[in-house]
Amino acid sequence: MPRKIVVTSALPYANGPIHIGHLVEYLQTDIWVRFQKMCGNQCLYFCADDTHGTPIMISARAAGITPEELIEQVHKEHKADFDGFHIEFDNYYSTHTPENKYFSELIFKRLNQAGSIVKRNVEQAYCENCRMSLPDRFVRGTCPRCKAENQYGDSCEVCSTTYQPTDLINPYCATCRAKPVLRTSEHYFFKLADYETQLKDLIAGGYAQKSVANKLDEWFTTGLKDWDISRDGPYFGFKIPGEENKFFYVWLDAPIGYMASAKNYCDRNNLDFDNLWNSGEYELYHFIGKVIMYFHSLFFPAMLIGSGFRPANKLFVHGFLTVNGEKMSKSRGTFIKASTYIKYLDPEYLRYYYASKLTDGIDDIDLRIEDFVNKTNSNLVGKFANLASRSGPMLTKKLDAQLGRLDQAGRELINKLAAAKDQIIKDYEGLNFAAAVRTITALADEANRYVEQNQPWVTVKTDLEKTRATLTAVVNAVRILTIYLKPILPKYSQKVQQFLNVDTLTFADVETVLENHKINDFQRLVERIDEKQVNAMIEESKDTGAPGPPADTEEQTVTAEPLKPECTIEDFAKIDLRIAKVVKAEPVEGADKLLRLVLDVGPPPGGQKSVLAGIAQAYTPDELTGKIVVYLANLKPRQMRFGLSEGMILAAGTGGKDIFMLSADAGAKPGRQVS
RNA sequence: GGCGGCGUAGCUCAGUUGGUUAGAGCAUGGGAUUCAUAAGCCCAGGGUCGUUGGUUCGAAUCCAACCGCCGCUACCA
Repeated sequence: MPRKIVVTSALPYANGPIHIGHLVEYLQTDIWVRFQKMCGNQCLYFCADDTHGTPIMISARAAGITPEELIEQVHKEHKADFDGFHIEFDNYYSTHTPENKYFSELIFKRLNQAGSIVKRNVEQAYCENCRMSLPDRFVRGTCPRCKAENQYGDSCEVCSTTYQPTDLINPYCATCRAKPVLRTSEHYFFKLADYETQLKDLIAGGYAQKSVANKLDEWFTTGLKDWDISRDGPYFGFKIPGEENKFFYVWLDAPIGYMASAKNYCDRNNLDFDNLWNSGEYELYHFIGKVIMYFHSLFFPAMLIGSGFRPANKLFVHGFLTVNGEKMSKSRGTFIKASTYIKYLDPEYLRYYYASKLTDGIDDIDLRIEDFVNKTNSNLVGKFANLASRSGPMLTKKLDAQLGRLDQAGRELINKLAAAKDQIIKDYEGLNFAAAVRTITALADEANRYVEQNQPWVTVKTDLEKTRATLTAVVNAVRILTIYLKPILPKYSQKVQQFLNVDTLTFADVETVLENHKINDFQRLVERIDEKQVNAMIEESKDTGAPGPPADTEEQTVTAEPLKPECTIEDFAKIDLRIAKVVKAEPVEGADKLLRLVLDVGPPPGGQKSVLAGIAQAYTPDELTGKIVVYLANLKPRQMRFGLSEGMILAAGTGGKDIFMLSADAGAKPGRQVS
């Protein structure tokens, strides 16, 4: 009896492009969905854009378009990105839809009837200039504790204190820089604590991985607090019924978007939504990242329980993506958008690489560029594709493209590969893709050894039928390996299918063999990665400082510093900026932020200058050597604890790792004046 | 500050309920080959399993302390 399964991935926020960090989740989910389908199960995959909230409203304003126009545009972009990576949703919808409005209002109404909604006054920052309430992130000011300037309204990035926006010294609106005023407003709250028992039961029943359950325990211990689910207008979202200027907080309607997407699909495909969502006939799973655990393990299930809907069977929580061991970074070029990646590289490389690293845990996974290139070329090309390439052409050229029968040795090989099926299925089912890939790779090694031992390139000269038997085994090995890899590599598998001249490749097909069968001409399955492509991709991903879409929460929002008092051209002329070349860079003993740079500032009066620069956390000496920099030449030399510094080099950023040196385009010679 | 996680070969990671000489892939060195996408095969080097102490006949695996790295800290999305 095939299972019926409904799967969702978290809804991407409609305020920025899909990047390779997002893709961890969508690829993990897509691989799992494809796996289920290949097992003969019915599996529906729903997702949508998360379209509401203040940032969307502000982005739309900034772009001079309506929020509706903005989210429609982003929806197209997101969909194109997902298609590009072969992520196959059964429905990719939006939260700004009638279905979502309906469910949001319905759930709110039922929670209200159940007595789980209360009203309470809150004090909040309001910008009279922008005429809107300001979420914490949109109020900035000086940290009340460490006095660091330009900090967010909820916490200080320097001393990591948390506080209220009202605690900030000299608070200002992040959008217009006006000073916000305090306003009292009546908000709706969801009494989360009412559902503590049900939530504990749910989690005890295996609602999430064990490590997630541990984390949740922590929250239970702290106590569940009421959740503010309303926002004052102007706000892009759904109006709360019976209110003039109050809206549902975006996080209320976002997870309900799963239901909206499913409902929309059901209506178009003649399915009964209530049955699908509520009857228990379908298993229901949410794939999410660990950042949004709180919403998916507490708020959302509590809302569902309180309004008579069924929560999911289980959450699958995964970790973040790091690149080369660090957070994705625009300056390093590792903040790679899906659309940028696709311009340079085959999406199946990334599908394979992620699969080879994904487990059922919530640990972060690391994309190491060098490892990515090696692994792709060595495994995907060298082991899998090459196996087909060393059997197909010989068969078509020398043996009429005709498979024969397996001999004893071939039978043994195929049995061995087929025997791994159950374990591989188990690993896919349990989200241990890395284990599955390890197993499959070992089987490919086995098959390659088989070719080596049977030397078809030798026997082909003397014994065609023996050779045919050997290659029949190899082709069958290719077939089984491809079946195992198919959830990960859909396009690759299609090509193999074409080569094998077969209609389907499912797990059930592992039990059969292809004998006395005509195959098609072999076409190359996948190309090696050229490191140049990767470098070009990273180069394009480097932030050039060009205005882009506002950063989402994973990158710091860049806000402008207040302008200094006006100056004249004469004032500027006092400053002598020169092009300089870094001749030598070395760490300064005893200082952890300083590097000593020896600069070539061209012919006299330039010469060589020694500068102490506080950039050691952002640059290594090696990468600086030979670099062209902009140098403030007439700065009064300063005796510092670690030596004399003769001038300074120009850089942007807030300090620490966030420092970006200015450079000049090719052709600028040391000593040239900058004006 | 509080809480959580992690620390195993150059790199990325496996190591099930503690049990024989600690594994894989990639990278490196050597060899024999050439069907194949400079792929594949064979062999080798390389780890005091973060440190210290404890439990045990026996610990990478359990406990404690310490060091280092990372994350979370909910009305941010």
